[in-house]
This record gives sequence, C-alpha cells and structure tokens, in this order.
Amino acid sequence: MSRYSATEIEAKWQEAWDKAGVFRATRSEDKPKYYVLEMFPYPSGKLHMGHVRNYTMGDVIARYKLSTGHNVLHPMGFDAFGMPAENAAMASGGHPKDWTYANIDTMVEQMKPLGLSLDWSRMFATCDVEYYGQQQALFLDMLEKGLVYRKNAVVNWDPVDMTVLANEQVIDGKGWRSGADVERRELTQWFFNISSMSEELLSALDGLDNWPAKVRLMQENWIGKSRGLQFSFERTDGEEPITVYTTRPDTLNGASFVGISPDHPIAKAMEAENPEVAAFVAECRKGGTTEEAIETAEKLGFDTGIKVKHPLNPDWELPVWIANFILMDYGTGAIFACPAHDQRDLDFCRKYDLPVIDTFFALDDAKPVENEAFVPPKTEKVKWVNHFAGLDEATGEEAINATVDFAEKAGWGEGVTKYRLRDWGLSRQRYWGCPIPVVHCDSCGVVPEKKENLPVELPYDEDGKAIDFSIPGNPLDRHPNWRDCSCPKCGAPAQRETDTMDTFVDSSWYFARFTAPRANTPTDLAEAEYWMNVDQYIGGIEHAILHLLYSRFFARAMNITGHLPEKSKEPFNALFTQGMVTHAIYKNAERTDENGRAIYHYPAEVEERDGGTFVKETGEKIEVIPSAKMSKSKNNVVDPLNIISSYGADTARWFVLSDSPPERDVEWTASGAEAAAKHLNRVWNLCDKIGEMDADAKGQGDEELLREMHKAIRDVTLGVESFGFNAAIAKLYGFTNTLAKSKAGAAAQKQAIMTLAQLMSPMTPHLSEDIWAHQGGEGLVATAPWPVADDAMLVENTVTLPIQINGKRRGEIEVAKDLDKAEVEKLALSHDAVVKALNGGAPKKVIVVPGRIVNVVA
RNA sequence: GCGGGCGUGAUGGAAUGGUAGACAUAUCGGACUUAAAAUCCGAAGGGCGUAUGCCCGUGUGGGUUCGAGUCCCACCGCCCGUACCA
Repeated sequence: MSRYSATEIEAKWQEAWDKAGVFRATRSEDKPKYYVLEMFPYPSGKLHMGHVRNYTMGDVIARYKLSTGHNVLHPMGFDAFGMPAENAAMASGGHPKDWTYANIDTMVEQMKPLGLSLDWSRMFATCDVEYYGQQQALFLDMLEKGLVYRKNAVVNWDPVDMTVLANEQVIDGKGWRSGADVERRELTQWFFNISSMSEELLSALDGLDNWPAKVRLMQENWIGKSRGLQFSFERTDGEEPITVYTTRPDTLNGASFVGISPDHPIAKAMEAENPEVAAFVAECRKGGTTEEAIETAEKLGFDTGIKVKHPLNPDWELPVWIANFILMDYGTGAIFACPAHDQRDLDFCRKYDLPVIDTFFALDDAKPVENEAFVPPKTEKVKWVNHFAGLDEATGEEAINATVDFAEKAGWGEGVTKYRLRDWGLSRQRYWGCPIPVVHCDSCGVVPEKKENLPVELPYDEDGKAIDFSIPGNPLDRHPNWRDCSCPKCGAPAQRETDTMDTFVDSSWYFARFTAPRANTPTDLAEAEYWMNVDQYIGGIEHAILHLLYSRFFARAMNITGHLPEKSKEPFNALFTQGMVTHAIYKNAERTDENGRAIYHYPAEVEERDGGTFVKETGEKIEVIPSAKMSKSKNNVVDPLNIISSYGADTARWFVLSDSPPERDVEWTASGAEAAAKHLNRVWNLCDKIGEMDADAKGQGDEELLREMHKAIRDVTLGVESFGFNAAIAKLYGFTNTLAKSKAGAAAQKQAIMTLAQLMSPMTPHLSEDIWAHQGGEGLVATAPWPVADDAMLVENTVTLPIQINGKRRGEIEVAKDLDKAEVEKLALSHDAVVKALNGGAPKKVIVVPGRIVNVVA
C-alpha cells in the first residue's frame, strides 16, 4: 500500500491550477457571476489559524460555486495602514512601510500553500499609493457632495506625551506609555456625514435577508432611532431656557432635576467664571473617551444653583445639575431626570439626596420605590396615576404618544425623532495612513487639493531622519518640508493637512476596488456593474457594527459620487460571521515570574499524565484554561505553517471546518489535527484499494452503496450551501465508513470514491484532485460539474416512528412511508407498551405527526 | 453601564417544537504483530439491574405545550461590540 504524501501532491496540484488559470476571474456574459469575499487581513506578519479558517470557508464557497457553473471572483488583499506598523517602528526602529511590505510578503508566502482558489492577480494593499491615491480622489468627490465636513470633537489626550491616544492606548484611564491620567480634549477634525443617512441605513436593514438577524439587530440598535419630546425649561433667572430631549416624556410629573452635560454651553460658560465648576468639569473630563469608560465611571454631579420651572406647573422649581453621564453628542446634551422610573436617575438622586417623586405608574401590586426604579413597560398597560394627558391606564407607548400630543397642542414642546448614530470622525493624528488631501491657506482657509495633484503621497524619509517614530506625536507634523505646498485656489504658499484617515476608510470600499484593482479612477463602472455586489461576504462578528455600517455608508456615498451603480447601495448580498480559533492555555499553577505575573507554557512544554497536566521538565502542576483566544502573550498560538508542513494544507483545512459549526469558536487540539490527517489517509488508501480491484468482479449491495452516495450528495450539498460545513463533514465521514465496509462491485465503488472526492473537493482540493486523477477522471476536479443527487435514489419506502406515551419514548413501529394517519394510530394503539400503559382504558388523546412521531396521552 | 450572542457526555459537537448525544476525539476491549506503531473490528451519558427494562439527564429556577436542548420570563457564567485596535 502506497502512502499519501501531502507535500508532494499539494505542490503538484497548485501548479496545475495555476497553469490552467482556473481561478483567474474575467468578465464573461455566458455564465452567472459569483463574488465571494473574506474580510481581508491586517498584515501582522504571521498567518493565524483564524485566517486559515476564514479563508478556507470562503474557499469552500468559491470552489463549490465554480463547480456549479459560476464565474467566480475570489480576491485577496491587505488592510495595511494602521498603528501596529508605527508601534513596531517605535519599538525597534525601521520604517512602517518596510515593516508592512515585508509582512505582506511573508503572509502571501504563508497563504499560498493553503491552495486557496484566489485570483492573486488582483491583489493590492491599502497602503499602495495606487490605492490610497484613488481613496483621496473619492474623498474629494465626497467633499464636493457635502458628505464630509469639519467640526470639533473630543479625543484622548496624554498631557505628558502631549499626544492624542487611541482608545486602545488608554489603559485604566492612563496613557499606555506615560502612565499619566488621560484627559478628554477637543480638536477640529474631519467627519463623514453618515448621520444624514441614518433613516436609510436603518430601513434598508429590512432588505438584508441573507444577513444574520443578530447583525441587523445590532446595527438597528446602534443607529438607535427614537421618538421623543423636545421642550425647554424656563429659567427662574430669565436667562436662555434649557432645551431637553426625552424618550420618556410621560414621566414628566416625576421630574426631580434637570441635568446638563459637562460639555453643555451653560457648563462651559460657568467653567470660565467659577473655579468650583471648573474643578468639577475637569474631574468629569478625566479618563478615556469610550462610551464604556463614561458609562461605567462613578456618577458625579454638581449643583449649578440654577433653577428652572416645570412646564406643567410654573410654581414647581427644579434644580439644574451638571452630571458626567450626560453626553453632549446625544439629544440636546440636557435631560430631565425621573428617579422613580429610571434606575440611573434613581441612583443619582439617592447619592445626592435629591427628591424621588413616587409612583406615577403602578402595577396592582406596586410597592413604593426604594432603591429599584419602576420602568413602565412599553407595550403592557399599567395604571397611570397623577396623569396629565387624559389616560388612566396606558402602555408606555400610548403614554408617550399622548404626552407628545398634549405638549404639542399646549404649545410647549414638539415630538422629535432622533438617532443615536453619530457622524464618523475620520481624522487621525498619525503617519501611517492615507493623507487627507486638503490644504490650509492663510487667505483661502481649508481648500481641497486639485485632483491632478493626487496622489498626496506619504513622505518616505528623504534625508534619513525626517521621520522619527521614537518621539510621540505625528511625524508628518514635524517633517521639515512635507507640509509645504501652494494653495490650489490662490497659489500662495500654504500647508498640507497632516492628519491621515482612519483605517476604517481604507476597508470601507476595498471590495469595490477588487472589481477593477488597477483602474485609474476609484472604480471602473463597467467592471463594478458586472461583478458587484459581493454575493457572499465572510468575516468575524467583531465587525458586526463599525466596518459593516461604514461600508454600507460608503457604498451609498460611492453611488452618489458616481463610482458605484444604484444596485450596490447595499454592497453585501449575503453575510456570514464566523467564530474564532481558540486553544487551551497552560498556566503554571505553582509559581509566577519575578513580577508576580502568571507563567504560560507552550503546548509542547507540557504533558498529560495521571489525570493531570504537568510541565515536562520540572513536573510542576498546570492549570488548563480551555478554549481561549489565541494570543502571543499566553503562548497558545498554533502556527498554521507547522501544521501544513507536518500534515499538509488539506488536513489543516479539513480540521478547521470539522467539529465546530462555522459561526462558533473552534478549539484547536493536536488530537483533532491528527484525526483529520488520519482520515484523509484513510480516504486515499480506499482510493488505492479500489484502484486495484478487478473491474469485472461482481460484488453485492451496489444499489445500497449508490443510494448512500446520493444521500451524501444531497446532504453535503445542503451543508455547503447553508454554511453547515461541520455537518457536511460528518456526512462525509459517514459515507466514507459506508464505502469502506461496502462489498459492492468495482464499478459502483469507483463511482462512489470519485463522487466522494468531488464532494470533498471544496474542503480538501488537493487530495480530491489526486483521487480524481488516479481513478481516471476527466480534467480537473476543480472544474468538474458538481454531482447532482438523483431523487429516485433518495426515496424511502418505510419509516420508523417512535411511539411516545405521555411524551416519553416507549417503543417504535415500522410503517409504510405514506400510511394513513388513522392506520398509524391503530398500529400504535396495538403496540405492547401502549396496551400495557392504557391498561384497557381509552387514550385521552393520540397525536400522529406523519413521518415523525406518535404520542399517546394516557 | 448599555447592545448582541453563547451555555448539551471526559472533550469538540449533532438534533425544521417530535427517538437527546449523529459524526469525531480521548478511553477501554478485541484482531493483526515476536513487540510496538499503523490499520481493522467492537463497547461506551449517569444511576439501578443478570436482563426485557426502569429512573435521572442539554448552566440554574419558573412557565407555555400532547411533547422543550429548541419558544417565553428571571437569574448565573463566558464571549463579541461600545464609535481612535484591526
């Protein structure tokens, strides 16, 4: 028996595909097109198991679509701008560009042995000047259409390093390098006007039938449409009234104070004059800008001394407080608080000893509000005590609507629809990104660069030290001459913008660029018209909101600016979100390092014995933490290259697809990889054995084998089409077992092994080609038409029905498939177990679900 | 804090509201072998029992249903996101 050598055959078949050009995508009107795309990687320098899983899933779809007669586009590129390149330069010298391109080379080298059906001729990186130059052109077009503008926005400021920090660089409210307390500071920045499309981005979610419901729901909540009441509180001092927005105007009679954001104009005015307010506001501005940091920070309040009048009762005065949890970005930056019906307001009122006005809404068994607020349900009717809008009993929604009507009629407020979605700030004070193509002129102000002057290229390092990453801040700001230019409008000496774009911009249109990656405009409309939309997009759930929402916005913006057709306003027809690849962590349970930190061991350093896990060399006990995200610091990263070199790409591909459902995390285990390798060997050996069979020898059970084969075709096809790769693989195991035990003749066995090879080919393309060739298959299995299940072979004549008594399984009967319900019931009632259970009596009820089950209620 | 998701044998997991544990791993037994590896065959959720079988069992506690892993409510734990990580 000859042994299957993965390394040999994999290289051989990759060369054959390459030579035949089977994955090269060209426009062709005689086949339906299919565009499959996996979220492109950041070139960190090493291919990760997660990449392997992601690209293998895409590859299964791409190869399957190829064999079902589609013209497939399956491209790959790199999301190559971003902080890690600058961090690497900071840590060990060198240049972000060199670091990035070296990493790209490495990763391409690592990807190629996987045998992915990619059209490598379309590859690009977002840091290619040809790409970001077109992105600048796109930016200018968007600017012209009013989709980009400038305003002030808050950033994390490190007061020691005097630099802006990314959220990731703020650890527990402190700068990652300086350790200083981070402050929030305002800066003028560029924004995409994504909020102008809030309604459209929301309502179009309805049409995304092939997106996971959870992603649509998350986006819906993120956009956060709300209907509420906007009105003003008159101040007792006669100053400008304070306008508030509330989604629960029905709780107005429980108002206890009016709260304003520390960034509210009133707070800012007081800050300038009153040192106490200034100190409080400074306290509020400590810490990072993330919503999480703001929402989980201790609730702080400051009584401004200002009083306002309740709109329903001018004699009722409410105090005005500054509170750190009120965001200037949402609503009007001011609220009224109703502690009885909102938990956060209640906690705040208890802390600062503000009045809690009880029970405007009540259930029959309502208790007075102590430390738990009663939030009136939106859709359930409750009593509305002390109401003002004419309803004694109402659902939350009815009460809100009634209040809005009441306020509008009385003329003191209006119903307003608001969205939580904020505009997208794209300015980054960093070097390694796409320069924002605008110029600052003393006389003309902010002027867009002329298109003929594009690309605005990043300076590499002309004099050897112009770009220095060892000091904090943006190297573009410090560059001796890069900023110098002339004003595109008046020609006078002017300065370039030194901010670069958020890397989310780069990844918001790359899918469109793949349709014409070398075009000298952002897209080529004819190519985009043909290839768009992405038929199947695959990536991690972590991108459920930002990347996918930004891409939806960009597709619309590109339609407005004439770079994408109308049909591409929703660019991704179907979305699949896959899980992570995890691996156990081996933590030393007996000691820590000199700094008291945990010691993590590599899988190779530990062994399992006596029911425990121990360090091989020292015998120390190990605490096994199962299924953790692979992370360098935990020493639990499995290098795909090691797997490929010891078992081959097909084994790695087979393993990452088996066991776990694709949307869930999969834990990498050495035994799992071993098992995958064994199985592929087994299939190859089967092929070998069948190849040696006497072609004329008669066997038994040909029809049974072929029947199973057609079932396998049906089930695997269904599995591949519905992203049930693990289920498809389980069927393939089952069919392999059947084939291995079959006594069928040579012809039937040959047909079965060739079909098996075909069904496996999206997952294990190299092995499948080899089997196909061994059995004398025509051409490449990669381009052979996908097998079709014969319905006639799938018909079953009898079916086994379980019999339940009171919902518990007590036996089974074998009946003809289409037997009458009454007949089934009769048969079931004569079953021994049923007769015994009924003990001569009549059943209370008999439920017969045809082809499924019989339940007798005794 | 808020939004979303997940939780099933020793392990990964399967199961359009209809026989819970398919398929695989680890384990155990057997065949082959001088032996081991490889390969092949078989056992196996837990408990009781010689056995036909009976009881228990899908994170916890309730509910809906003839029937719940699946639907509803509450809770616990973990994961993702939280707008400057990509």
